[in-house]
Amino acid sequence: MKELRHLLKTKGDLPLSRATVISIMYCHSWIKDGLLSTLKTYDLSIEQFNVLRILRGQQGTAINLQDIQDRMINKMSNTTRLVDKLIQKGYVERNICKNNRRKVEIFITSPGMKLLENIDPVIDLKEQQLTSGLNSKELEILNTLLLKLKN
Amino acid sequence: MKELRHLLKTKGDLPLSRATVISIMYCHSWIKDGLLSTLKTYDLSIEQFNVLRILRGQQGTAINLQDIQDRMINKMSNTTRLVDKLIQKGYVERNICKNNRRKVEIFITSPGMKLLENIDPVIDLKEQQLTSGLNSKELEILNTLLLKLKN
DNA sequence: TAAATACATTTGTATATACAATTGTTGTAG
DNA sequence: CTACAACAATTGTATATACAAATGTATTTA
Repeated sequence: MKELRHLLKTKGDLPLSRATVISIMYCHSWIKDGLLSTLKTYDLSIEQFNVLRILRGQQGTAINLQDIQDRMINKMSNTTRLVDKLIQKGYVERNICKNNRRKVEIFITSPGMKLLENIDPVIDLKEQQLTSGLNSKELEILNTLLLKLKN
Repeated sequence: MKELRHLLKTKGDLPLSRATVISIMYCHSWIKDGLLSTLKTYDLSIEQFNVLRILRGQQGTAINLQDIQDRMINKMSNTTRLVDKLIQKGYVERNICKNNRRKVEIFITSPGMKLLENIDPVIDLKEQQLTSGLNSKELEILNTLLLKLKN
């Protein structure tokens, strides 16, 4: 808590709930910047990268926009345009769904797969660096607490 | 970890480093949305709210743009325009610094102070709700681990 | 089966953010 | 004291995000 007050340059006391909220914000900002600096090499935003990984997780089967949105970390409001960007770059394709012409089928292309294969080890390393301040036991606890907080 | 895999709808195993990164992302997204839904009532973004609190922390003395930026949680790239918005709304004022005409002095107005006084209890309550999934001891540990992670 | 409703995505518009280039000011080396 | 570098903020441009309205399709119901 002293560290956090120092970070915020404040003297007043912080309620534990506020301190926690702020700590999560700081931590997220730091991690986001780290990941982004890596992804920038590949001209991808974090959201674009996440969508590519969701599509890869489909193992070839197509997925529609809503299902993508449901699985995204940030429930952002314009997945159409995010997918547009990935199409422009040639990493995904989009077809109108035959069974239900309101829906679209989206799937990752082989250039998209190849890109992910290139990025995978780099991001793995980055994630390890970003979490190297804690040992395995501590990371387990952190994970558990974060998941418990939200549920 | 099982919960996280379920959340991500993935079967493959997650390295602990990646799981932690993703947990922080999820948690942040959830907290951000919660705070934003409260602040929307007052037509403020989270960043605008944070800047107002930074200015209040100055206790009347002015502060320049760079110092604001240093204290912000997200190191965003356009504090000028963020402050412009707050000026438009009448919550802050900006003067050119006498000693160094390159700098600007920014301070909170009394309508700005009044707004914060109104928001304070509402945000306090919201933060307590958002962290109610963990008890005090757990929150302490979570805080400690988050701070340690980044340093 | 025609009209109304719900659904899935797209488009329009406003605001927010990222980054580079520019403006105006100050400090400093020759 | 002039030229040059460093500094602090602003502006321009591109992209990202949020939200509402619109489009086109499918389903329900009267």
